[in-house]
Amino acid sequence: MSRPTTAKEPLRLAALTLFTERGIHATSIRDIAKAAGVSEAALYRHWDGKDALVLSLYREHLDEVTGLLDQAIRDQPTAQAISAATTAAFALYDRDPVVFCFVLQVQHGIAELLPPGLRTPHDAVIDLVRAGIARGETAGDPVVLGGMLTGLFLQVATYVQYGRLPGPLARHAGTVIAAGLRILQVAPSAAGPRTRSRA
Amino acid sequence: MSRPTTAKEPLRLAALTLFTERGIHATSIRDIAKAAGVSEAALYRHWDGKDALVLSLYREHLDEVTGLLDQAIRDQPTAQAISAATTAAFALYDRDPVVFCFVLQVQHGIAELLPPGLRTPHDAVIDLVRAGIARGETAGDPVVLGGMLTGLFLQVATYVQYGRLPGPLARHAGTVIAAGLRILQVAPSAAGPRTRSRA
Amino acid sequence: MSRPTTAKEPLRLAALTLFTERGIHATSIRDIAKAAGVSEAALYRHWDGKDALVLSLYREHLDEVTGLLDQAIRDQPTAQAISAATTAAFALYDRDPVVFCFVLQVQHGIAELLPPGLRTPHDAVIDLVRAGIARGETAGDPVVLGGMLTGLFLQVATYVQYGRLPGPLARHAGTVIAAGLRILQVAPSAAGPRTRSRA
Amino acid sequence: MSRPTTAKEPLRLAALTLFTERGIHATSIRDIAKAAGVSEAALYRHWDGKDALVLSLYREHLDEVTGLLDQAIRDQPTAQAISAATTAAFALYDRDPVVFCFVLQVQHGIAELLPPGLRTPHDAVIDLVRAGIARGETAGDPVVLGGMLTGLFLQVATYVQYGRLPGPLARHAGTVIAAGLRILQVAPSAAGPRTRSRA
DNA sequence: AATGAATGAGTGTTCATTCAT
DNA sequence: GATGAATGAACACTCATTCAT
Repeated sequence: MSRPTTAKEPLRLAALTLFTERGIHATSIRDIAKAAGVSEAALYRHWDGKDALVLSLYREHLDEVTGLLDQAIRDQPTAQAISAATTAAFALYDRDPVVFCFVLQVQHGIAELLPPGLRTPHDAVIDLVRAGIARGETAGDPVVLGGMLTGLFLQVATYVQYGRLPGPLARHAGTVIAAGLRILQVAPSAAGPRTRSRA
Repeated sequence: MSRPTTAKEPLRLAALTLFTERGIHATSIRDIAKAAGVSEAALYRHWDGKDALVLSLYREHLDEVTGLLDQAIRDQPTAQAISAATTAAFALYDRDPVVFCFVLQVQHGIAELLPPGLRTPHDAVIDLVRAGIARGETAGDPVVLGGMLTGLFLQVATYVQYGRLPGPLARHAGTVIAAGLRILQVAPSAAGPRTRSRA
Repeated sequence: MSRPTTAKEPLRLAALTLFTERGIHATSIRDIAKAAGVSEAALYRHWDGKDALVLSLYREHLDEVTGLLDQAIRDQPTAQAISAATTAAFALYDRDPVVFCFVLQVQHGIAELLPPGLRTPHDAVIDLVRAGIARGETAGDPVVLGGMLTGLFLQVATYVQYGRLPGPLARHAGTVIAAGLRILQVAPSAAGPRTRSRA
Repeated sequence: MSRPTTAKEPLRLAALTLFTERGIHATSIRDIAKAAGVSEAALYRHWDGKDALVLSLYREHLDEVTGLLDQAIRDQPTAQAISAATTAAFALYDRDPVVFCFVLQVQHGIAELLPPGLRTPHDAVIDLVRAGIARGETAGDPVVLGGMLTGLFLQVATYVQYGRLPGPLARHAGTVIAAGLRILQVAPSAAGPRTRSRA
């Protein structure tokens, strides 16, 4: 309880930041340990090695982000779901860009560590589209449509990250939501989330 | 003409492939030389080192892709420009996915090697939108709109690459073009590829 | 006391010996590690790299030799100072020729690593002459005179090292001291080692 | 005769300079070729390799310097011989410091290339002393006395080289000669070389 | 729980040298 | 006579990992 602080939390934080900033392969155990202010060997007390650390960080935050989206989407008509999901994702970026980027941007060397079939934010968005199709609110290939929706807000986030667009990301939410609705050809909801404009 | 059999071309090809497959940091000089079937030292006859190799490959193909887009877009009304650019980019992917991925997917460790202000495919797409705005065909922030267009087809390409969607990428061109037009709220061109309004 | 058997001391000893025997540039990390019986990587736990190792060894022993001379010389009349300094330096050679040679023989590639203005045995000898001049015991340019004194015993040491002269070096101390006194034109000290006026 | 310039002379000059400036081990074939403005392979047209180049340069200039000294010394009484040898050696330094340093300063990695018994400037000076002893002009161990004489002017030359003393070296010739005479306890010659003051 | 020391495998790079042209 | 291309061995150094303390 009140025992001396362990090295685990500083290591986790340092690793997440460095993996996102420099990439996984370009970040060494030494870098992480130095940033965390502990010894290199300390890492092995808490994880089996670098791969295990990457994997545990990734799964942990993947679940966090996926859950966030699922909750925003759940049982909403398509228009509100898109609106809520974009708002939630953009808020996450503005609050914790490191987690957002770590989970959502392609990182070489992660794919081979992950178990196949793991549910990701991509699946959440695709399911959103599938539900819309099932309800007759939109039509088309759910994977293509979902990919386009995801691409929409990922690219805008990337532009904010690299300074092409001014932050915070939330400022662009309205534009991205409107574009998403046009892609799926669903009418905007009359009010905010919770009221449905169609179906 | 074909006199001196040199190691340069095999090295270039091997490097491009491995950089794309595994990422730059995860690809060693050893890997590249082995894949090219030449000695490691041979690389240094043709480039100053790994960084120089990465940079030269990147700039070379960046110019190629940017030029491809610029040419597809040039002096076309927005609807045709979007259609032509998407078609050209998707054709490039189907013909040479390695070049497409190497140039278009974010790679940690490349940004710091590039000279600032270098013109990229992103700029080409943003200029497409700017021209449309100038002609009164669409309206909005050109960077946001351009980013969304880019995100649209990058994400679909990524899904094809990772097997979420079946290839060839060209099969999805119509859907992506239609979505792009709706994002910019421009009517499909009469002469362009026949696209359906519902994906 | 003798708890952790560390690689540092073996590495230091091996490096000193090899640097002196073969020269700095001709001695590789591999050579040093092999001679010390440890891994190459162990070196980097104790020094930042080869340059840092060279520099630390050099400064350490430079200070040792310079201090030895300064102590022999301190507050003595010129004749006794020359006698004591020569005796001390030659005793050092006979006891630890590696240190003597490493510090006193010109080694390409060391100069640029050293901070300028570092006090060396050369400065100690020159100061000896300066003091003698100040006391009116001798006259001339102290740097020229000091250089000649230093050259005297360095060259004799080199001849012993390369086998032109039989060792131990101490056997030649009397001759070298007598020559030094004649160079400075000071009379032999009554109390100093009994030296003969003809070599 | 009037054929295109060969690469041999530029290579010889560049090698001599770089070997002296940086040391033999720190000078690569590439360095030499670049400084000479020719290809690296050109060197192998004229010498068997780096070792052969070092050896040929060394022997060549060794003979030159040794001959210079032998000629200055030949058949002169000791006082004049010392005077002439010092004057000649110092003039060589002022005219061509690179040759002087290359031949006279200890260079790790040269010793093992040389055939044993090769006559060097050291032998010339020792022979000078031997002749003086044979003529009854001085007494002592000729190797010790010769070494001291050599050390005398080598160290002064080194101080000029490293900036401890102002050049040209010839300016210090008088002082060094006088010191040499005192070491051997021979009276200065009344006039310049050619008249003998003693014996 | 935490660390300093140690290491074998691997990093990017340079070496002296060879050879077809 | 000269060179650009090529190479195997070696270079200084970093990697993720282990282990005694």
